[in-house]
Amino acid sequence: MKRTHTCGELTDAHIGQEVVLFGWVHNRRDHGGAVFIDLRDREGLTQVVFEPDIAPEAHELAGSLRLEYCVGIRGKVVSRGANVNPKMKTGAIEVKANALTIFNRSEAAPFPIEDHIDTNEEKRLQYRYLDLRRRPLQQSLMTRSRMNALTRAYMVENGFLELETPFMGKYTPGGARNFLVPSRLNPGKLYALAESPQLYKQLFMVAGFERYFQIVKCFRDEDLRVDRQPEFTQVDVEMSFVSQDDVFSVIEGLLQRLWKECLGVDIPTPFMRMEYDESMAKYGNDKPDLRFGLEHVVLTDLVRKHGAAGGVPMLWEAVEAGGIVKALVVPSEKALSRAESDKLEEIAKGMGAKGLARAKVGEGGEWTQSPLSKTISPALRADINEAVGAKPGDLVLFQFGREAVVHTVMANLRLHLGKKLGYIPEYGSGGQWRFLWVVNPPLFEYDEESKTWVAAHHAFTRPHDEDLPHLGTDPGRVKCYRYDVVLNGFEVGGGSIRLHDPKVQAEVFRALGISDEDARAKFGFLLDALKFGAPPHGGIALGMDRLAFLLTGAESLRDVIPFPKTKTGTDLMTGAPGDVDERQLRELHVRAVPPPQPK
RNA sequence: GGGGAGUUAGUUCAGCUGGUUAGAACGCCGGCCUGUCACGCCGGAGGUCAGGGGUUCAAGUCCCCUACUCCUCGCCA
Repeated sequence: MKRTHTCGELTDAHIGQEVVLFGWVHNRRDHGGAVFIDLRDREGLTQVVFEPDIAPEAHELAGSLRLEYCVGIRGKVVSRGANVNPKMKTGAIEVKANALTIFNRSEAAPFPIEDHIDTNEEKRLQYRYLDLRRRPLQQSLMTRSRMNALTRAYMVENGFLELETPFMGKYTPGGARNFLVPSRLNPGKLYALAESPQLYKQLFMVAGFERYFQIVKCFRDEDLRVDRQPEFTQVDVEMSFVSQDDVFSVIEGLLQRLWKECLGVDIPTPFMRMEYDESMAKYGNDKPDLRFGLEHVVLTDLVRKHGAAGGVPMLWEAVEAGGIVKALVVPSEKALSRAESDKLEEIAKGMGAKGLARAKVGEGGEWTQSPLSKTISPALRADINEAVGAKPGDLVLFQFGREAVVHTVMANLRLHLGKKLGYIPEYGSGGQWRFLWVVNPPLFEYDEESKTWVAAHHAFTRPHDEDLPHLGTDPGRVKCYRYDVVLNGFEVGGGSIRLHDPKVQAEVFRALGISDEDARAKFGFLLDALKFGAPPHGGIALGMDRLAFLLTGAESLRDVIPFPKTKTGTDLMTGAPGDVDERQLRELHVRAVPPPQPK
């Protein structure tokens, strides 16, 4: 038997043809007389019918078929007449079988191979090859394959070279924790798995390749999230002689192409741009979900203006201590029950908040149900009402205190409310694709622990020229050419224009408190490279897993990765990471030190 | 590293204030059935209640520890 068609393509145009299909038994309905089989391959489902008077041997054998048997059938495509199944793409026809070959029988699967199942993920990951038989996962991975092909085509069309970089490199400090690989040939030395090809791609620019891209795995040994895996795929891009706008238009063109070809959706370009500071103020993070409002309002200055006279020591003291005050409004038409609003407080506390001050706005702008309402001065209350645009019946939520905590709590409250209040449209309902660039973040962040300024992203990002004078005096003021592309609340990519001027580079290191010797020891090869006529350059990396996750509407990043790891970085199918024997460790000059046994 | 949820037939779950032999649906096995497509009907098998310890006359149920999974904060230039 030689396969002639797939299970997804037969229509009434094929009626009368003799066909051969290979696939898996997706469902069976045995009437004793007629036996119906839904045959499945990656392209779809086709109903096959075995009848005793057509092919007695095949019919007899068909009686022994069970779910997930791998089989081949030969037969004639016939119309289903009055029995058309409108739910099936191939529902107009069926194949009347005259021959059946069983390639392989199957044990009963540990969970049903159906589009929608409730089986817990642990079980599904253990039998990943069976989970991957399910149509939603097959389609996600087929879409992902298409995204890869489209990306390569687009990049090559635009003059980019696909160049490879090593996974095993030298550990460089900063950034994510690296996975380390011991070297057998170099006792006691270790490679670091690349957390990204960052330094190599800059060296490609120094080497004069001008436009580089790569669809490449990256490795980061950090705690995992629903949108984070220890190994993940980036579309890595670097360009010479470009401005930020040049990078943006290349990436916008790529994303536009992907959405058009994979979903038939036209996404408008250029994307909206938002200042980093604005994003933090209105949304509490640098990856705002713009599909709904519920924006934060910063009240810090207002509270400071009223000072102690505002009547609310909590707020005033928070501001005095260098903190901030933020509010967001739950509109009256989405009124929360007392229990729901208490639940919000629980959520806020879970994220480090001390509490969640609330105020219900009355007809005359007065506040009720609030610890703030008793002592607040009418003037401050009126100013706040005006600033947040509160209407009677609205509920105003407040956070105040340390900036980082307030932003985190408020950002998560906003997202929680967005979902809870139904502001986020379902995937497939026409959807909304709110792409934007978040631009001009600060170059440095103050690290409370070490009491020093640290690079907010990496130490090779180009500062704004007009901020250069502040490098030595007020590092927090220095903004840089760093940008993130954000979609619906997910950072799907980020990059920067790089520093190519060794003089400015030296100033940045100085501001970071990195000595010349340190810099040399850590990044010597890059610093050397920049001295040999390095071109101005910049680039970006897109998170391919996240793009596929968002584009396909998957529930989890794990659904667009064929063999994902669990939350704790284990592979439940293979058992990785696993033990190796003593001899292997000796060869690597490595000794395992087991953690202390709990008592 | 912190906080939270969960773990009972192959699967999804129920199992109340502790009380005889732990149930249901689907799946599986056997039988019947020629137009089903969530096929139908009859019968059957299937459980270390995650693991360990404790309280109790008695534990799936209460307490403690451990493991694993998920969510979340920190972390992720």
